[in-house]
Amino acid sequence: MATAKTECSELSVGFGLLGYDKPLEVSFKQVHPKFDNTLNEEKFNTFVNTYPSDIMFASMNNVGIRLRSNYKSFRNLNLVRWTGGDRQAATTSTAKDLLGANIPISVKAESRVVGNPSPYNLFVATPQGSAQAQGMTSWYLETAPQAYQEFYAFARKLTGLDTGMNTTPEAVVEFELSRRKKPLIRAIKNLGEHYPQEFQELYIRMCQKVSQSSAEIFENYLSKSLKSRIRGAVLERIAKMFFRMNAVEYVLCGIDGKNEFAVLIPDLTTWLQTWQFEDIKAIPNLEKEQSVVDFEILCTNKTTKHAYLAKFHAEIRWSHGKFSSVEGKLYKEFNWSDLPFFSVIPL
DNA sequence: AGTTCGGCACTGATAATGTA
DNA sequence: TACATTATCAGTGCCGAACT
Repeated sequence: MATAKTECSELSVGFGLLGYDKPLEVSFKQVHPKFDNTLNEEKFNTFVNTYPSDIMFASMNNVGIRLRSNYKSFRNLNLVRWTGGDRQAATTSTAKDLLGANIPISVKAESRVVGNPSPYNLFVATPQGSAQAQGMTSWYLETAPQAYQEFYAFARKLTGLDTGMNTTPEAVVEFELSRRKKPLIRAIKNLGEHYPQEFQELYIRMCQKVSQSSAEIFENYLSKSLKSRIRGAVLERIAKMFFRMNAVEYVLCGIDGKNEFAVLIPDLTTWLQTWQFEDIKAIPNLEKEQSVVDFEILCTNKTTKHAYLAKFHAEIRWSHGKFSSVEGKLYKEFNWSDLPFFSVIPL
């Protein structure tokens, strides 16, 4: 279950796919069987209440309507399964929010985020094609132990957690191993946005170190992998991670860069038959106020030699406030419909 | 209106704590 | 001690808020 907005976006497309261009005029009784029992009355009511709150949902509905008339498999569709309501398994990540005519459909509303992997999975597991890992030590500790220690020490003093009852360990290593991180996280949050300058400076210094180190780690593993027998596996992982491709083809639609869009994303095998990676670069970006690594992926079509440079960037940051767990958010810097290997479904 | 830094909801695992 | 319950945390899904 996601937010009401996300669910409403998905359902708006779903109603459109079923041919309803005025979702609010449809009763639950009518629509319930058409969603194959995947939409309960409570969710239906939430949808009805949320739909009028933003004209974006009407756009989403239109995407569904247009898909129905312009994509042959969806013509005359009278059954759509809504799968966005329940959580996907972590490993078999066939991205899908809806399922129509056995084709998974993923809905996106104005989001540049491609994925939200842990830094370890982005910078270590992906360029090695290895399995997703869990329970790794903090990426800040991994890539910038000294700078992290300095930042931590300052934060500890700043919040008064260096003395007294709630004192946190002196070494970040210990702090990271402990199960008592909340007091510091909360204390930092309570400071509001008004940190002393030195706090910000120490943070930036650490971030720059992390960016550099992360980019290096990625490049090192990648160049090693590309020369080895696991080359194929690694390229598949990269295609999966960066282009959201999967074992089966699916429809990605929604709103991207202010425009309604729908594309058909090929399955990995097909893609690898026609396209190849020419060059993959990870470049630390030191101009930002948080850790950022830019990615540039050059792909070429094997037969036409058509080349496309896809740009991304990853933001390494704490996902629940400073000193919480770390994420490596991956952003695209293009629109999905710009990619020459995603076939655009005309809307 | 685009960019920049950031947040929340949820899951599944495991530690911490409560209770018989 | 042995088991049940709760709290915390990492990881990943979804964008948001606020500044330029």
